[in-house]
Amino acid sequence: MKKIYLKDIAQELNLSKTAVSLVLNNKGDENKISQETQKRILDFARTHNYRPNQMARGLSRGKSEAIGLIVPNISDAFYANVAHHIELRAKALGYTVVFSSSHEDADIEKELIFSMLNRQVDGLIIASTQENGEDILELKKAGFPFVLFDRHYPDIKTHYVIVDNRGGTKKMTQHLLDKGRRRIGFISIKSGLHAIWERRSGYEEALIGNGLKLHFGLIKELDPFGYQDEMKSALQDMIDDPKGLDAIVFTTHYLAACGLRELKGLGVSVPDEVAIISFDEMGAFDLVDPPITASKQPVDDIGNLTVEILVNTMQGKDIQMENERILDTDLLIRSSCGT
Amino acid sequence: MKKIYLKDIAQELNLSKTAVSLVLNNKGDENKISQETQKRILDFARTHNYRPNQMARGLSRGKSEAIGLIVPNISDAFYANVAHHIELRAKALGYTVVFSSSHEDADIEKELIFSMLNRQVDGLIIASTQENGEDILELKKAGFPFVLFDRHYPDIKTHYVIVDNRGGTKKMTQHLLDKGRRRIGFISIKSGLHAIWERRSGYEEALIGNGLKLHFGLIKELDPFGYQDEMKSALQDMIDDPKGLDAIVFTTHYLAACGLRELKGLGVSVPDEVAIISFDEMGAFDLVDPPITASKQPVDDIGNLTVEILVNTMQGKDIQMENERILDTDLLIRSSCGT
DNA sequence: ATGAAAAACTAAACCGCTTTAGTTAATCTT
DNA sequence: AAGATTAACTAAAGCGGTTTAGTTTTTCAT
Repeated sequence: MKKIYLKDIAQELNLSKTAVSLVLNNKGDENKISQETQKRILDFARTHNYRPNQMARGLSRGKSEAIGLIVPNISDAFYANVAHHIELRAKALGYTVVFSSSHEDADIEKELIFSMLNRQVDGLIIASTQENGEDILELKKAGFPFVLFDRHYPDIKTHYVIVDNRGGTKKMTQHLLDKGRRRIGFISIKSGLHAIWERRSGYEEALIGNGLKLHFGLIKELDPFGYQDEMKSALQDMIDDPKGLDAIVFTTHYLAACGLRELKGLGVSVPDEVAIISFDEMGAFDLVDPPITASKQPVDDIGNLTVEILVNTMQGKDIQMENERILDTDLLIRSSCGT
Repeated sequence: MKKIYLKDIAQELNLSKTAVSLVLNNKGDENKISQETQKRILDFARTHNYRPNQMARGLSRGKSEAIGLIVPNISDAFYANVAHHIELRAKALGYTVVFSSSHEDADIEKELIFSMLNRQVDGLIIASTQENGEDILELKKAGFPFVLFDRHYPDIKTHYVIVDNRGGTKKMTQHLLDKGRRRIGFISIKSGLHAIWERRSGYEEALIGNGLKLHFGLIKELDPFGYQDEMKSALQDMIDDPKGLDAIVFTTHYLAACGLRELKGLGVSVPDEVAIISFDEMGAFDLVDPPITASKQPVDDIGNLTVEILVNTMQGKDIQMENERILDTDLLIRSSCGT
């Protein structure tokens, strides 16, 4: 089965490439190609399994029907799940997804953005390292369609879809307070991410709102890449605090998992001695001992909305207003905070 | 910052597009472009941030420096992890990855394969639905570079990277036997996948090898999409078995998670009453109550090897021999099988 | 019967880059 | 000093589509 080109169809049917191209792009009617000819072309293309070369198509039309997805790490369950929904929605709208991971490195992210532009993606979806303001700004200035998710630049007006990080964490902290916990620690990662900062704000607001004081000995920010090594001593530190510790808010699912692992290692009983709660969750958090109470992010909505906003923008329906969506998280109460 | 093209560079420097193109593709020396001219071109390109249009490049060279990845579902932790390693390795070798999920649907897979070919990917990595022999065969006949992983077609000679499903499951079953369990059930999914079939073989071989008889009441194959609904009654059935049940082999991580969830719901104590063991694992299996003993697949090796074989093939180094790799799984012993 | 409009196409330019087959001027050879 | 080499480029033809600006033929209104 030889590869067949537009030219071949034209030759075979004694028509011009133009006619064939128009018909195959559903522009036959508006260009007054006779029904009969249209049928001949369509039939021939179908039976011969014609598939246009997307590179040629992309080159001449200046678009590719592809959208680029840049995430910090595709093996992170959260991003993998969002990616899945992005893919589904994109496909439904006729787009292919090209993805790459930035590994939280702004330089790589920059490279990826441009490499995707060179591949003529029609739009970009980025969960940014958030250290890349210039490039984002440049995309914006160039009028290139893109949507941020999970992380956004507070001082750049763009389309974005995020969750209510502050509110979610506040709710989590409040939940612990409602359970009677008072010495509530906070374990996060060291990072300039606005989302992470907001989570901390939510925690602080909840404490202060309840008339408690912040105790910096109970607030730990670990290295994003070395958190596994730092977790144990961070926990030890908190446990050893003279005024005690009876709960911990973890700002990510992997921190919660790692933290629980180490707490077990230290012989701390959860939730009897220390309650834990996690921002975002993992597949098996309901099976863990104890099942971990967590704020779940609506990955499906995030994925769908992101694609929808992007496609609207690409089609010129959404350019003027910046579409800023802040979705709610859902607190799944399990038993890691006591009963 | 206006977009700059090859033509612009040529014009600006009073050179031909040819010269510029050659130099930028590192073919300056072999084409005797003077060092001085080369430097001028390189400098100009650098300072003006020239980035070639990959579509034009791809069109004229007939290749894209991209490899396509087709997996059943990118939100499955296993595929997401392999994808991550594929991406890393591919990037190191200068390739971009385009991915899509087939959702276990052979028709979608077929579509994806061709859509990727039309996008001029230079090679394909596929975790196939395995119901798509014709297309795979066609790719093979066409001499198009591709590598299968996770699932392969036993009767088609191709490059592939899989794990020792039979051996892994045999080891798992043997582990249960060593722990003194005798009434060992088996919960899998209903599917034509060779890998799944092999896992069953491994289970059966282990039992038979130990002089036990298979008991079909303890072998359940659930619907791949409806397993969550069927799990409970399948388990109930096994528990009610007149001769009893003291262990279960689950053939995937999600079955194990779901199974444990339901066992807890049924009030069955694990591992005291029923031990469980899982083929492949999830992030938090070590934290689960009880921590789940599982056969871990070497996702990093799978990803790396797949890319390496593919790239070798694309570069014509590996065509004649079919590269068939069967990797070992690693049994992570935790406490779900008792002590 | 005739000019205008409509119907049914087509030729050729173009997208931006690569690559083949030259060309021109300077340098060697003998 | 004339022909052969070599160094240093360049013109133009692709790659496989899309699209603009026509062209030819038929139909219609008057």
